Amino acid sequence: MSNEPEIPKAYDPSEVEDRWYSHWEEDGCFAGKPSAGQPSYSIVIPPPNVTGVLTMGHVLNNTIQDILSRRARQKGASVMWLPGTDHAGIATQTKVEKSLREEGLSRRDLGREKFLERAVEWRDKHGGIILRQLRKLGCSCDWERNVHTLDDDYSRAVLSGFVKLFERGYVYRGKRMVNWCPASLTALSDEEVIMKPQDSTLYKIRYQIMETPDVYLEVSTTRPETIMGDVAVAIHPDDERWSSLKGKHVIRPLQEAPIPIIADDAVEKEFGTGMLKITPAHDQLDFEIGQRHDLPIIDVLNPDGTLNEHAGPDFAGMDRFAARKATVERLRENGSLVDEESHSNNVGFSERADVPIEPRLSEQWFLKYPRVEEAKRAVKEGFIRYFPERWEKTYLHWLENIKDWCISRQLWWGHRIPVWHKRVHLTEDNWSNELLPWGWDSYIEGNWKDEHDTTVVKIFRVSDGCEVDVNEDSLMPIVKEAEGDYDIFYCSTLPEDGENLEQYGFKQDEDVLDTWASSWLWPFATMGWPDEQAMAEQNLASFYPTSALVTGPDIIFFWVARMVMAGLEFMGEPVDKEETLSDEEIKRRIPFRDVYFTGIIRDSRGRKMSKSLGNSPDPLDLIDKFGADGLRHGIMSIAPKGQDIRFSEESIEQGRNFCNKLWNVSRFRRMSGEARENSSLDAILSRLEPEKLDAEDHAILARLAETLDQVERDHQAYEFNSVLHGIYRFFWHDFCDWYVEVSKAKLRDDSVRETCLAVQDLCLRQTLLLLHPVTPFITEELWQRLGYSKEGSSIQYVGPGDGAILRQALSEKGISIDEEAEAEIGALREVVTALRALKAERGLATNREVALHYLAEDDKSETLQRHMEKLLLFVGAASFERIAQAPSGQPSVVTPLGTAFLDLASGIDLDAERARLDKEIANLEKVVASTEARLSNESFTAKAPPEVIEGARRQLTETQTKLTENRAALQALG
RNA sequence: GGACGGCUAGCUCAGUUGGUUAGAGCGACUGGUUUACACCCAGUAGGUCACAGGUUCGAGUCCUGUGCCGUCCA
Repeated sequence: MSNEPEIPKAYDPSEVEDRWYSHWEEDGCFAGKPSAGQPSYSIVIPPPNVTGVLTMGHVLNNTIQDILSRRARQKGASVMWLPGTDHAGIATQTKVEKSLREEGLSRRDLGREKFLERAVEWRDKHGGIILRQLRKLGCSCDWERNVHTLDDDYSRAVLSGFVKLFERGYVYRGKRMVNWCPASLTALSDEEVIMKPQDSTLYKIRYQIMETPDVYLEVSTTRPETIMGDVAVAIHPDDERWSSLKGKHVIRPLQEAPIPIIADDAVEKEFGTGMLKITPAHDQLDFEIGQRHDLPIIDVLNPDGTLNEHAGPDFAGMDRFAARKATVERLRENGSLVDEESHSNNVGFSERADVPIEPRLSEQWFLKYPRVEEAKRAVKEGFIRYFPERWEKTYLHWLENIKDWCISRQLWWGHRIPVWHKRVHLTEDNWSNELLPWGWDSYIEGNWKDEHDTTVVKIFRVSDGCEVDVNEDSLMPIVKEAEGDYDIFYCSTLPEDGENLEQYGFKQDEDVLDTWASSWLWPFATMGWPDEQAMAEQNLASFYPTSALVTGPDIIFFWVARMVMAGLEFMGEPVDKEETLSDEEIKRRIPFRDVYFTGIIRDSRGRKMSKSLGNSPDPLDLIDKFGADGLRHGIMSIAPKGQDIRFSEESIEQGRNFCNKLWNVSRFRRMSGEARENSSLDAILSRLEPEKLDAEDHAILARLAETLDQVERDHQAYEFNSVLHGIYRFFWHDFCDWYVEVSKAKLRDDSVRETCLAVQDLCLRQTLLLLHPVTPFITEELWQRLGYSKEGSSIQYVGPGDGAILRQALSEKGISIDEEAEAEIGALREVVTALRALKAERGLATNREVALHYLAEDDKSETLQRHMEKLLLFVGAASFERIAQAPSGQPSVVTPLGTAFLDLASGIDLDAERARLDKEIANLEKVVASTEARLSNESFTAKAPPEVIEGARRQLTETQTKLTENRAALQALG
């Protein structure tokens, strides 16, 4: 391929990208296989929804993961990037139910089994699109390892995790207030509820006091539709009104009935009238107050948010919002409505369905989080590092205030909770009949555990809810002591066990687990856990803990924190709940070492991207238009660390332009001559003749070494936009704009031609290597075309190295970079710029040859003379000669290498020239004055560090020189 | 109400432990088909570093307060 001379003029990504991706995949380049002596580098993908499609957020997130993976691969690590998808319980079930509704069916019509068949069908039809899209983007995932949370192996891990937690006492079932979504008809965790400020109405309602019928109390509420569920009115015990109301009752104004007046500290004296209606079924605080005062619970809502029979015949069946209006109307009619005022309050909304949630009392499964203290410690001690660091606070704050996690969902799409239950009445006479046929005795012997499957039985006394210790020698003595009702929970990862039990009247729990309660196991359940053999086959020992996690800060609680706790609890030998893990143990168990939080991609106006706004571009369209490399480069160049990102198509366009530039300079290289021996760094360096290297060569080598270092530093710090800026500056400004231009003359000179080509080959090679993680396709294509590849091998396994490596390799060839060269060439470039400006400001075309003169000290003049040929070429001058005295009437410019004059016969706008010089002189005078003032300030010279003072002195001298020169130039204008 | 970000050129953003005359890209404007690239080249203009105090020889940078925008938690 390297001898193919023709390179097309414009880069066409569409042809290149698909070709290389299939090539890589066929070659197994992305397979994560550890090998001896090779460090491991691993990432698990934050699994997208299986039926989702690629968004700009995914593009950002996965490009970063790919950059990390590819950079590690280049450095010689054995890299494993594990892809996969989650089943997205609520979202997917909602979509399937919607499609059923179009056929006039509901899931209940179908029944659980048939519904799940439909859901699987639906998933298989619509699922996996995103995985194909990630390939388009160039992601180097190990596709052989692709995992879906409902795969058999993964499901087994999820159930196993549940059983272990159940066994260890972290899981419990309880009747609690939960967040109920009336649209999805399921409980939600606190994290799935979003508080939104609402413009509500605060209604003031009067309640008649039963004992003194002509006296009324006034109570404020935003939810009059729950009045029928009121069981008391509460007042603060310090409130002076309380003593007179003690022991009295009020008449509930709807569904009229007397209810007590109570006192409770939780009442806010200042809010509203200082009196609170207590509706334990529909408010968390009311529920707690109700518990304290032993109040009854009247639930007036159906699960779907309509009112039920307890609300009375007039309201039953009505939607909660319609009922609000209707109850207000009724209260107005019966004279109970005293006042209404607008009121702003926070209302919880369901994250998925975007409807107000209802606090609802229901029986759910809860998880006490394991290893909370160690999870904090892991981050505090830096075992897990956050980028940017500040998210640590958010993480720690959440862990400080952690509450038990409601993990059951009233859905069918997901992992069904592996618990079977039966309530039995045990007596001395029947206990052996009831229990022994199921083999509890053998359970007690401990025979029900094998390597991967655990079965746990827990028995609770119904009367007091206490757990009966079934690990005693026998159940019998316990039963003897206390005959009565017992709840038996049988928890197992073996569905066949459950099927057996069902013959004896056990019933499996109807609910499934929260999707996050499956994905929190992702970093290890994707690698064979808990099956020892599978873990060995999938190299968990090498790839866990994973190296980095890339995700959004919006799921710190949902996912990041929970993964940490799961890792700490499950990875390693079980540790008693009360015991704490050692630091060494924490380091071994954590799921990842670095967490990089991306920003949120917003549109050019700063709004979040959303389907409804129609402001989110389809990444696939962008790939068609600009290439995957262009998209990746564009998005990375505008991604500041941890800050939101304003998206604009222009930045992607720039990414494409960058690729085109790279393409074209490579094209120029091939047009300058056949590829030489390029197949290794050493081979290229061997082509350099040390004595042929001039200041230009040294300067570009110095810049290359600096750039290699800077890029390495920025990668360490996850500063990706800085990585790109560094490469851009070197490649575009130093290499293309300057060195390549300088090369054009050298290439015509046979004595230095080969050395110059070698320097170009070196610079291009390292640039391709630095860019490869960001733009993998074009760099691989050029790697091959320019002959950098050894026998067709991929660029993927070659690292760019750092400055020290380059310098070492150079020194082995007898070359040490001349550090002065960079400054010399820098000054020269300034001269060129100044002279070009001198011409351009007078409307002279770049290529129009002019006569120039200069005034300079000997050493500066020597420098100019050394570079004279290219100076004339670059500036577009016929001559640039030294003179002894400033000529009069000529426009001039002061440069680091002297003052230059433009010789023009006529047509000079003298006034404009004077104005320009006046402005410059004034500016310089200001600088001189302030520098002099600083240097004459004794406290400055006494306190400032010597190098700062030295700098100031140097600045003063330089500025004074410039000032003198400018004044002379002004004088010379006459 | 609490916490965390942000506020620097028309736009998007850099600016490291305080230390030369505050930078880049895009956009604007001017000029250019010089044998890689018009997806390009050359050049120019453009900033009271949100505001007010303070610390310091010296503040975009540190401290205090205020304002506006955003996010998270209650």
